[in-house]
Amino acid sequence: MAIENVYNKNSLKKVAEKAGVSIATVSRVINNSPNVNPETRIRIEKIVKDLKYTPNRVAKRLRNRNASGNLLGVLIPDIQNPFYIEVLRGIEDVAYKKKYALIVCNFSQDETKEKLYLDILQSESVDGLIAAPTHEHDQKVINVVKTGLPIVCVDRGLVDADVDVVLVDNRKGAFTAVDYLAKKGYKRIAYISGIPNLPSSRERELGYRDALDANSLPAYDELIRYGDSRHDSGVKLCDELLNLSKPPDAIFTGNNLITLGALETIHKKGLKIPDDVAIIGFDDMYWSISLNPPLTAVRQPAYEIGKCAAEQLISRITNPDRPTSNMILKTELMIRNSC
Amino acid sequence: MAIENVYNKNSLKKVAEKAGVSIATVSRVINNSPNVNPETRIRIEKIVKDLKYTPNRVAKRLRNRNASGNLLGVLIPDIQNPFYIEVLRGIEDVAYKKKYALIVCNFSQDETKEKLYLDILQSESVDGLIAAPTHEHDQKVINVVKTGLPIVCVDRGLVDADVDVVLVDNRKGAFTAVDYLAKKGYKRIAYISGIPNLPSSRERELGYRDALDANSLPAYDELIRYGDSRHDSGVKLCDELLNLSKPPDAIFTGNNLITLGALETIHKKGLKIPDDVAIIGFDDMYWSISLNPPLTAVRQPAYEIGKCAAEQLISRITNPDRPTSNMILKTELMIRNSC
DNA sequence: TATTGCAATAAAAACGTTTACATATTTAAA
DNA sequence: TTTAAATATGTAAACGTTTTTATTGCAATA
Repeated sequence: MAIENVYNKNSLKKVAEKAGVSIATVSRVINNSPNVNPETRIRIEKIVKDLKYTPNRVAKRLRNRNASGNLLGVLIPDIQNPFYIEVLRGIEDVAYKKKYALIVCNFSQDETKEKLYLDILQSESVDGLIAAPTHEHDQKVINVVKTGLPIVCVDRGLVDADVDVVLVDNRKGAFTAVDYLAKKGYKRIAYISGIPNLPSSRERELGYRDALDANSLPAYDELIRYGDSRHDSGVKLCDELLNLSKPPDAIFTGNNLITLGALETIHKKGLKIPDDVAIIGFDDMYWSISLNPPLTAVRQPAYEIGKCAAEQLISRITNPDRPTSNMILKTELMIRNSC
Repeated sequence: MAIENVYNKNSLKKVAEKAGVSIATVSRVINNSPNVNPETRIRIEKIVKDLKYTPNRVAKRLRNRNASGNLLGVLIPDIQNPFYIEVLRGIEDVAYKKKYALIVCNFSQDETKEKLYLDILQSESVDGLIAAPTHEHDQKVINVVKTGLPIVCVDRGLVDADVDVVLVDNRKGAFTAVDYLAKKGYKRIAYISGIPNLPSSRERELGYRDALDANSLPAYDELIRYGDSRHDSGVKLCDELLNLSKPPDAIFTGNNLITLGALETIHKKGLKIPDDVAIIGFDDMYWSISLNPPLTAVRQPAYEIGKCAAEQLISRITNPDRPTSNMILKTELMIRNSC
């Protein structure tokens, strides 16, 4: 038989009663407001401690509609992608330091879900939002921006909205990778793209083409394949590529999930990396080095992206009139043994 | 100059005014309560739609302290561990279907952080909580259980609290793996354990010893190493093992992060899997097959764990007096080429 | 002494809901 | 026709805060 140990509901009222004082005074003590008698303050502080009183965050948010609820929303396109996990870690670390909690919503690239979560987040009166929109014209996110809610976009910008953005120099990152491949002597370099209407995918393709150009290599249409940024399309597209009558001698994969998929195919075919086919991936993973052979990859500073985004967001929350900023972080080529 | 497009704050009141009706009636329409005139209902529904009214979840939660806030808390020990990501996906999928939002808190094995997040979660009046306690005597979680908040524990139980639990048959899973190794003829089988005071780590060790026994293999102390369940300790402990004067011919790794770490070491040493050393991991990953060689591993049904946990939780929320249950899910040996 | 100003506190309103209770209207039963 | 019950709606309280406004007591000034 369960002891019906009903809620631990202590409130300003409880504390106030015990202290023989009004709730307003207790509230002032809690919030370190001025104009409260030092003795009263000490007395109340003791009672607060004894009662283990903690303010109710829900009431707080209801009262202060758009501030100091200490709650941030995070809207992520794909939680299975280690990149976003790293971003999330970055966000979380700074949020924790600044006493913010996070509502994390993963919409799995599903726009209906994205919409629902955006509604929920607003309805929860979050103080601000970090989001990776589905694409640069994501009207759903734009609408929220218009609402005045502080927002920072990561990984993908927004084209018709004035909003803080933190991303990476995708074009240059891709260039570096493909240029490295070309300089190593690979001639038929393929590109497996993620969702093509993602700005990042397009930028990476541009970088890929730049590098081909710079090395006087032709760009064969058949060597460029467009997928959906997920593992399965890496498997499938890589398979198509390797079944070509003239297959590529190197593959540049558009993100980490695609890389993993491509690796699956390559191993399944019993091909040797890098002798039969070389591979270089966009997105590094902390265990890229555990792969065999260790993977050469373009490292996005995912953790830093999250960290910067959270800092930007909190700064905007406390100072809403600051002009918006674009942060473009640098990538780094992690040279290992897959090419 | 920003258009100060202040909040999209529509409320019952707004709708009520427009409809020339009291907020109570609107509320009844929103909640499909009976006893409202069909015509009124239709009229109000139209206005709700026009105004794009959505109920304020915060006010709702404040009002209904312990029910129908449609918010669940999730407390995760390590968001870098793909296992928990899969669990989270399972949770999220059912939460989404039942219109629950999630506050996800990752405490990175840090008990201070765990405490803070537990406080926050309670303060946010979540309807229920899914948690993986730091260990089976986790007093912080036990205290919350005592509070009456619906809780489901995943991956790890709680010893002095009557609480729903969803976990996996760790002992049997480990047995299967090590038994497979033994039957394949490996004689010196090592075990790299995660945090030793985690029930799951201990259970897995038990299974490991069972299998050694069952195959009349001696258990060498030097072949059992205890770490902290993370990548780095996999790297280090595997290195120690391989530097032994009589190194193991096979390694059973206690979780996926450790596996990845061990692989790093093995590759760094230029050892060939499985000829020089075989490896079998606890925890499968969707890209285990992308490894070279594809990894043989004990698959925990992580997604299902999350799914079950969320279902259990929601069932408990709607029916708090149901007796608690222990769900023990089966593992599966995914045989590939690493041993 | 009367007036002002300040410090400390209390009172009350507001945030957006749900719901118990009250009221008014309609319908059914006697 | 009267009464009772059912239906439809309104009123107001409550959830736990923060904050504006009001009140009190007291010291300082004129």
